[in-house]
Amino acid sequence: MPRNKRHIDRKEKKEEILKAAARLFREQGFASTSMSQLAAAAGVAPNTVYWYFENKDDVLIAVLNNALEHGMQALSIRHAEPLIERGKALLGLLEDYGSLVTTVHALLQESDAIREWHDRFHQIVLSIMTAELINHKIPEAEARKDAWVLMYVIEGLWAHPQSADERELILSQTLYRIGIDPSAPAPGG
Amino acid sequence: MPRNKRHIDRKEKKEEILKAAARLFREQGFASTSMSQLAAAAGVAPNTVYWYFENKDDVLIAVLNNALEHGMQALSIRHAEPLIERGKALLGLLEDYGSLVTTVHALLQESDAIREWHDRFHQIVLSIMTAELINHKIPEAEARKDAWVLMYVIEGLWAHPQSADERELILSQTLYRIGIDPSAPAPGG
DNA sequence: ACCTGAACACCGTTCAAGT
DNA sequence: ACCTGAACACCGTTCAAGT
Repeated sequence: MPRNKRHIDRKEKKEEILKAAARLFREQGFASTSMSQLAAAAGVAPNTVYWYFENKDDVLIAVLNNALEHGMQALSIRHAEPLIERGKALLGLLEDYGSLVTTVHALLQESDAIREWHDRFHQIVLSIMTAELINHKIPEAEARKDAWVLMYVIEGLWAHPQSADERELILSQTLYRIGIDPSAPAPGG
Repeated sequence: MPRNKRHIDRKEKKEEILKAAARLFREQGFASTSMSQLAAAAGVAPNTVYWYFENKDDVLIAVLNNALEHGMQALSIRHAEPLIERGKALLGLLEDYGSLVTTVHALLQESDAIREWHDRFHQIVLSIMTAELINHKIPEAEARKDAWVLMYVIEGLWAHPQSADERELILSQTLYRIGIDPSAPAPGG
């Protein structure tokens, strides 16, 4: 009897491929992971992946969506902690997916699907950060602009390998310049 | 008589390939430009490029070095203008090479040569910005940290297509938060 | 519906051969 | 020293064929 017919349903099999993809993309990078390698890791023939995903970019987007969901959940649990702690935690989470930021940016010009995901991601992050800053008593008009600054700094820290000490220094300097005491507990919580 | 023997010396020919590469990389991106296409644009056989450059990454590094030199020169001419104007001018220059930032970041893990270039680039930009901030009366210890913030914001603005208005808004907000009046003329000059 | 082997058109790079 | 045609080992993707 064939291995994967009816034994595993579509959703489960897709999840399996996705799990292998997440691991390989993180370990070796997106470009260095071939569809053949991904298929082998998931235990299928190279072209079978195309039955579950449109193309390689589509696999990436699915991996990114999983990571985003996981990250937002992990962050919401820490809602009562000081902003600097939450920022450090966020960077810790992102670290695992460090290479994927630049992968997304690199594909931005070539893939409409990637660009859509990227724009949506920015919108989400910006609105979360704006709300966070307003919660810390920054006027809304300022908070909107500061959120961009904060997002770009986090993206920079994300994309560049740096020691944890350096990262904390730059992150807390940014918060300090915006006018937030990094170690103060979250207000209004 | 063969076309390119002794008619053009090594340096000139290399420059020709480099010029074609700069144009193609900017217009279509690094990944989408094949060595064959580059060779065709320079009027040689695909493998001839390898006589002038070690590999494709090596071509990129040469293009980047040219751009860096050109950019630093253009910026030094404007040394007397207000910081916001110089920042906008810098972003204008970078715009032409927008896709190459992310290309560099994407190649960071895979290529030692690219990583070396990238680290050197950051050192240069950081020291220029630190000096600039010190010149604007920011204490040195603060200036070092602020330079990172400023660099990451500029990199973010560089990598993400945005309207000129939005860019100016975010850039001047950053300078404002650091404690600099963006429109004040350069002091001490 | 699910999966595959074989092929397609590409890619960056190498190598032996020419001048 | 300079340049090339032909080949190498890859790549993402497609297609006809199997169950």
